[in-house]
Amino acid sequence: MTNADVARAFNEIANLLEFKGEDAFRIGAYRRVARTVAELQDDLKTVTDRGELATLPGIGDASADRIQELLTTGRLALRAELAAEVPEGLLRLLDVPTLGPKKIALLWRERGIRSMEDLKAAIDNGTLAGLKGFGAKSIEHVQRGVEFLEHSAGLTRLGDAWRVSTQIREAVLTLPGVQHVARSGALRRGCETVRGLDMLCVAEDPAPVIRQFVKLPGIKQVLAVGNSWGSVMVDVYSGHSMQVALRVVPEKTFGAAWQYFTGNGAHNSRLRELAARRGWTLSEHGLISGKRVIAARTEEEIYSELNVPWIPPEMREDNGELSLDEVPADLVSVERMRGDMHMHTVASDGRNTIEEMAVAARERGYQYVCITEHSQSSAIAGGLKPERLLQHVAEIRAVQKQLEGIIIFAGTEVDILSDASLDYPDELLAQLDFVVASIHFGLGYDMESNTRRTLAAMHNPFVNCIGHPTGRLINERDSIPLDINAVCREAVRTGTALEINANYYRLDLRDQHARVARDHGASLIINTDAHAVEQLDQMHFGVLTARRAWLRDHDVLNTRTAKEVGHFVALKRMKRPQPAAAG
DNA sequence: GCCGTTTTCGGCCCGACTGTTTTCAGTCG
Repeated sequence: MTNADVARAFNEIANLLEFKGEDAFRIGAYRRVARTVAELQDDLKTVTDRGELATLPGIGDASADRIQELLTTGRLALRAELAAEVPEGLLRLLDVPTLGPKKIALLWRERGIRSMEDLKAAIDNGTLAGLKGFGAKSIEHVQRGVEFLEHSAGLTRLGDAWRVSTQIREAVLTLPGVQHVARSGALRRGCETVRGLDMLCVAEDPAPVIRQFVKLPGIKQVLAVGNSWGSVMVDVYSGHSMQVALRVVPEKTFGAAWQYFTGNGAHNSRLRELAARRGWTLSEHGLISGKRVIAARTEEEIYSELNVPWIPPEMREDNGELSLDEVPADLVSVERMRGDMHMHTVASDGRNTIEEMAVAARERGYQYVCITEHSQSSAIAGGLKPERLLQHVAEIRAVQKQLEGIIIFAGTEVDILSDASLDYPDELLAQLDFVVASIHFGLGYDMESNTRRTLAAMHNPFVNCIGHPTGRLINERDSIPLDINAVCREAVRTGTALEINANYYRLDLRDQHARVARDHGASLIINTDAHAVEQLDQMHFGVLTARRAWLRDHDVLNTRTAKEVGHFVALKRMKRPQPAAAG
């Protein structure tokens, strides 16, 4: 029973209580417990044994008892009671955008809907009509939401899959005879979601490795076992599992197997065409001429024998990569990132202080960071009123005085409001070093309106970056409609960077859009939007996305020095861009 | 359900958007 499991149980109780229409503050108290437990650094068992549970914020005697009960018995009486009263299938409906606890409770009470299947049937039969609060538009939104959920089912976000692959890799490495373990498939290519994990390992005797692999802890179900491969289901998080395949290959054909299982399929087909032209075959066993193995040990040898450059996995999508004379040596990489220009601290909704974020960034080898709290309209995220922002800037300057080896820019993530204005006046923005402007409200507007709001923000001389431009949350919420070409053109014209938000729920701009931006000549910037120090490591996912867009160092603003970033800001303020003339 | 140097009872976090119930409830961040 991990901290995350306990947090999940309390969140589920909160949700079930919501369906019952319980007191909102009692429900809030359960959520508070869940949050405290989820953010707890120490193991809950340790804290419990020390008798310190009830000292944690938001955890009183009642919750401490419940946590004890959960840790010792693995069950909660309250959870079971609620499950008897409220259909658990309703929990899934909370994932449907526009459906919250009140509306779901209504669906249950008035129409007997107890599950996603019931809901779909009700939509199809038209039995939702006439229900209070469900007009034609609302029903349409629910229908779209259900379709969206079905479309995203089965796909696992890159960051979640990466975490699982790391656990599998470490576990497989401990098995006797295993020399090394590698990720392949869509995960290695850095795709934003993956259907399953393809892992490869090197061992001379495969059978015992597979026998032990399928018995590793955390494996939910064994799907298939062969002589040199096994396939299992693993829990990614509660309610979502993923298929993991492990193949064992000998060292001497590892490169061929790695290439083959990395894909994608279209890229491999092209490569096999090149082999066929020479009268050779290419498979997971190697590049082969008759009975002679031409290359198999490394990927580099295989590409080289086919007279094409070795292609980085992120570029293997059959987008013309095999026609390149050479792959750019300065394809963007984590090592080349010099700063991170979008992050939050405890001043708004982050978990760490200015100093903690800056020190963590310094430890990651960065030269600079920018602290960008939410603006005043994002009240729930602790957005700062103007006077508080000025005070915060002073705090940043004070921390800077105490800290060497890292430059701390003072910025903001200012909201782009529904009327396309910004959430702070220009006089205030002018006092900052760097400004990220983002849309958080009014995500339902049409393309014309979204584009107009984004362009208006770029026309402000103090806005240096558009944060997560399409607002999507992978597997949870679609992108807003946005005229990406118009946005890119204006980004170039105004000298505004477009963000690749590296948070693996966002990856926004996505790879294709980032490539469009690059083709327009726009500056991209890869930021983590970190709300805690460990989230700074998500830079990796943003860089994978950038590499999928073929971005090179000079396309990415934060591969440059702090001084050059300062120039980028100064240049826009000097030019004071105006909206382009109509027509 | 939690919490307290105003309180052991009576407060708890805010603001905007959307659709529709036409004066506001439900959802979202």
